[in-house]
Amino acid sequence: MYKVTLKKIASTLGISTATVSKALKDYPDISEKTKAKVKSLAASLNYKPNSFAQSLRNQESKIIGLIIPTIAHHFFSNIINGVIDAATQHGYLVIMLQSNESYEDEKNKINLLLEKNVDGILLSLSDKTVNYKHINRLIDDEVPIVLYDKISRSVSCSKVIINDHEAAFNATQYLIDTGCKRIAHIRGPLKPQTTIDRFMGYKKALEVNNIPFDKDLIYIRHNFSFEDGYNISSQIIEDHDDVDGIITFTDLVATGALMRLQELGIKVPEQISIMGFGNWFLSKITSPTLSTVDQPGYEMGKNAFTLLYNELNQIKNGEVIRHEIVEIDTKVIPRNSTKII
Amino acid sequence: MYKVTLKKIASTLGISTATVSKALKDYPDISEKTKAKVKSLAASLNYKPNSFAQSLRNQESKIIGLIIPTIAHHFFSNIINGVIDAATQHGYLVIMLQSNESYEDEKNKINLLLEKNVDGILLSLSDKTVNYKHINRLIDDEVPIVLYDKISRSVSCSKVIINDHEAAFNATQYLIDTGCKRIAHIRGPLKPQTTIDRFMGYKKALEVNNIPFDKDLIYIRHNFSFEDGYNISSQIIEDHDDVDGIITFTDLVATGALMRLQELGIKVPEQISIMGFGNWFLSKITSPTLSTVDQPGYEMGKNAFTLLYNELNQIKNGEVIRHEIVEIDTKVIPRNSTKII
DNA sequence: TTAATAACCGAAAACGATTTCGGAAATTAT
DNA sequence: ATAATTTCCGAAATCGTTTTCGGTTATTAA
Repeated sequence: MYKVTLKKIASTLGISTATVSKALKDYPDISEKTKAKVKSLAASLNYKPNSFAQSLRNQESKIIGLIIPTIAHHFFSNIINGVIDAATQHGYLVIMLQSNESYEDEKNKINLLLEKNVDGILLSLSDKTVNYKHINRLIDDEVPIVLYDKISRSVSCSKVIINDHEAAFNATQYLIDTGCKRIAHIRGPLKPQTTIDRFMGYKKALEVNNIPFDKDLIYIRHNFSFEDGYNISSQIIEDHDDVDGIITFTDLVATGALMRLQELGIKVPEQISIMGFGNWFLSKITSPTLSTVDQPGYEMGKNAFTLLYNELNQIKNGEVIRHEIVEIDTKVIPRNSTKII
Repeated sequence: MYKVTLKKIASTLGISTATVSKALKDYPDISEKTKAKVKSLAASLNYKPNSFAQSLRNQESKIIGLIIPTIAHHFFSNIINGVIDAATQHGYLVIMLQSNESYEDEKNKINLLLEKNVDGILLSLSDKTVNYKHINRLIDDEVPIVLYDKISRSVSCSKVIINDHEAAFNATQYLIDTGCKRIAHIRGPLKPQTTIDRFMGYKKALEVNNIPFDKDLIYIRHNFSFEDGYNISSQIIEDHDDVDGIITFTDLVATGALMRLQELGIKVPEQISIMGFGNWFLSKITSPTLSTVDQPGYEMGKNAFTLLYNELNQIKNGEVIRHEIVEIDTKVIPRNSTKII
């Protein structure tokens, strides 16, 4: 199998590579006749420009990097989907990497991407990332980066987030509206902005409804797992016999709690209501089905790419890079793990 | 931000780029002294070789392509994980693309990958792919490709599969062992080898146990969806009031069936046993939990990359490419949607 | 002291595609 | 007929790295 190059086409046609290149790209200073000749030969030879040469010359790879904390989660699968769809539509390919919620991995994966000269990076911060030097270096070096989902307020770049505060507020309000008065909150790690905002939204809802905030009702979990919810829920009812509602920071944890409570003979939602977060597929098939907050991953992925794409274009046009923050709306999805209004 | 190149290092050190390049790669004909000088300067300048130039020169991208039918499925998420882990371990990055179970998409995505000069491709055939010219062209052109999960017998390349026939046989046998005598099979599309093999395994198990095969008990579904299982299951019990077991080709369909049957007041497993396929996460949280067949996606992904890696090395060493077929073992996971032995 | 060997470095040619700039040929204007 | 434009094409430089093949020095052997 012989590689078809401009040189080959040029020599069989008895013209120069410059002409071939220009003919293929419809330069105005090439006659229609030669253009036709070149194009037909190129087509019949199935010519494909060598992307390395192009990238080397044009200083762009048309590849972006996507770093995901954990792939095997419904929400992130949707993010991936959205990113890939949007990227291919605009002629970009995406390299995927996993940070495994590790700061070291995050740094290393960014470096791998940089070494491959990707045009930009889409990143969701790991839970353990506490300093942002590696991110700020990117920004200083004018490598376009957009943060999605797990972001940090102290980094100045484009971001795609959901209205975590409002989402948690509405979810908590929903529990209150359906009669809950002692609502426990299983929250995520302290650092990520998402879990902070969700906690604040929860707190705000209590406040607005004149329900006293009780810090003993806050349970912190560091993983996203089913087991986490399973184990902590028995703890909760042991600590408080008057809890009548639980709001978690992710459906997986909610599902674990749901299952455990039922094993313990507690009726959901009659005795305790459960509110998830994420609207993962599994929330539709638990029994009872899980009330939750829809978190549109596909939309987020799409938007994240679009922001990156905009920055890419700004750079190409020599404009100053404008950072943009997109906030995606969410909504409460009432199902059967909460009472009827 | 200025790009650090070999040339820059060379000129500040007053030596040639050739020497710099060789020093960095520990060539024996460069003195330790200059090596030290070069390396320390390179480090302090944070030199990163330009990957385009390297690829152009070395004719390899250290990038592979991974084509997935649908990302947002538990099984494929695991595949992705396995591939990415194995790839990064060996210094490869992976570009991900989705075929959406469409033949056209599959062809186009392969072309995108080829245009980016990936070193090899990992592919799971779409259900609608019926001719393999596009695959055979790759093989003729010596582009390493390995098929995983959904393969075709009529393509000659490396493959990673599970023992579908055996898996379905064992799953069916398990139903029989637990007392089922009229077992319906919700199977997938006719084309993919996996669904054929699973069907054959089912049939074989009946035969071995002297249970007459009844083609009316075979239901074909073309999607993998929850809704498919939900809808077809009521059809099944309408057609046959004596069915006491259902074996599906994927957990999602099984879950749909499970939910529907219970809505109809049918006791699972007392009246009808249900056997899934895949051991997706959701099979652990249905009620009752779903008996299924474990399909180790992570292992498959890892193996797929390894096979590709081997071929890559064979090419580098000028050896003939040896196609290899790896079959991964599965096992039945008994849970509560089937009766106790 | 001269000859043979070893140690060290650099010039230059790839790898393919792109684009600027200038020049030859063809066309039009005078 | 000559002069002024157009039209069309190609030489050559670039992008950054790699590697072969010589060619200088410095070292050792004779």
